[in-house]
Amino acid sequence: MSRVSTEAKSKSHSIRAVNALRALIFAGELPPGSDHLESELAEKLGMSRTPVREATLVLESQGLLEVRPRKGVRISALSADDMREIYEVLTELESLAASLAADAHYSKQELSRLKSATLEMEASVAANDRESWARADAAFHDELVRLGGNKRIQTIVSNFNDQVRRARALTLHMRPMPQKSNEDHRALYEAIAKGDSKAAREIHWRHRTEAKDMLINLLNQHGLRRV
Amino acid sequence: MSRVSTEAKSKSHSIRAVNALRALIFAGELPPGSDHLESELAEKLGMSRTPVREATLVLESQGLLEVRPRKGVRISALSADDMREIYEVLTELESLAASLAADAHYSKQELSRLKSATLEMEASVAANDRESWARADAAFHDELVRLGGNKRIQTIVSNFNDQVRRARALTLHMRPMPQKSNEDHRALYEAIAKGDSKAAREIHWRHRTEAKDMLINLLNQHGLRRV
DNA sequence: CAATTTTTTAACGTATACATTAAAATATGC
DNA sequence: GCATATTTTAATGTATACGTTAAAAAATTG
Repeated sequence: MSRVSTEAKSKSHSIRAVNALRALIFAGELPPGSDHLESELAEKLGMSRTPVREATLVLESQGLLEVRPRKGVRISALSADDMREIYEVLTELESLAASLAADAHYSKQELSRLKSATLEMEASVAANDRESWARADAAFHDELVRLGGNKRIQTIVSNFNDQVRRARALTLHMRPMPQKSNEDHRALYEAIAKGDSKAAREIHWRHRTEAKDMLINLLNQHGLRRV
Repeated sequence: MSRVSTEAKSKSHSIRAVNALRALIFAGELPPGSDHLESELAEKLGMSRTPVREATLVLESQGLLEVRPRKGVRISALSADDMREIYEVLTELESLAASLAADAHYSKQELSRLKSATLEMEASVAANDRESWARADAAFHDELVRLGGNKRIQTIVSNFNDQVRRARALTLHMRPMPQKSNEDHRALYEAIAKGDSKAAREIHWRHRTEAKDMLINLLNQHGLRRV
């Protein structure tokens, strides 16, 4: 029997509820700021309230929604200020990860995924393909954090990336092609390969800070108060 | 009717379960590494499994325990490496908070709690009272993070402080009286009062890094593999 | 007797019934 | 008509029954 690609099998309803709700949130079917009763969600997911309640607790801890007794769960909507807070943390922790990665003195071999992500980004820019660039950019950042070797950082960064996912998607097509960004990635790669942790940290810190400023400006310019 | 100090009233069982389990963990009644069935915990807390299950999900997301189906929940036990990871994040985020606090240019008035915490710490050291010093130290760090003004940092730092609580308590009486530490706090206060964010960041970074090294060394010296 | 299979057990996962309670709707008093 | 008190409603919070399934125990087999 062949395994279906949608991975929907065998896991508990509770886990499926977490995945399904995440997917619905990311797809915008549960829009930021909207309220939903447990019973509605349970019906939508074809299960009882029990696993849905458990899922909402998990998602609340990840900042994707807020459980508001008797008012339903509210899908998180981030203000520009929330965005600033999240990016401050992302900037700081990813920069630390970059510094740790440099200190680890990885071999070229071990840095190959980081390298290939930079190449993909450059190809995407050349091809004027934003979606493909965004995927490679995400891969680069994930790999960077992984190379940092700190599981706690990985968890926090992953959660916060989820929270700003929609904002990134919204602004992807408003921004200029990420020319400068690619130069940063290349420089960061070099710093890590050389084991220069101070440079790695600084390059990434500046990189993320600029990304934060651009994102917030774009959201403001386009009147997106909460996303 | 007078409100009893134990705050046990009126909240939901689920919330009480979270608080009660946290208290039991901090008190060492649910020791690190120990396993507990949902049904045991439910009986101990005088409620059904339902709110206990919800509580364990919350506490799992805060890193205080791990839900292991059919093997009970396991109370988290941190290795030296876990400790390093947590302290790396704490160091980084508290240093950022210190820097943000300095940039906020608070008035002496607004910094009064920070100041009074430093005075308490100095008095405690003079009186050779470690417990009192630890309380003031915690108050100082809490206030520092609060002054940073980033709610996400506050949440993360609070969770991680909970996770290393036991380790701190264990080592409190193994360490020398925190003479140097107090000098750091005073210097940090001055940097924040002056609005010198770079200095604030560096002072705190070094302070926390030293604290981390001391903690890990103490745990190793005393053969505490997991706490 | 060791390895494997089968059976049993017990802990969890889920649905559901019901209790609780905040919010909404209605009634009451002025 | 407005403010307050009461009733009603409905969503959540909790207990519980039961199905599911991993792990343990027992039986079987070579």
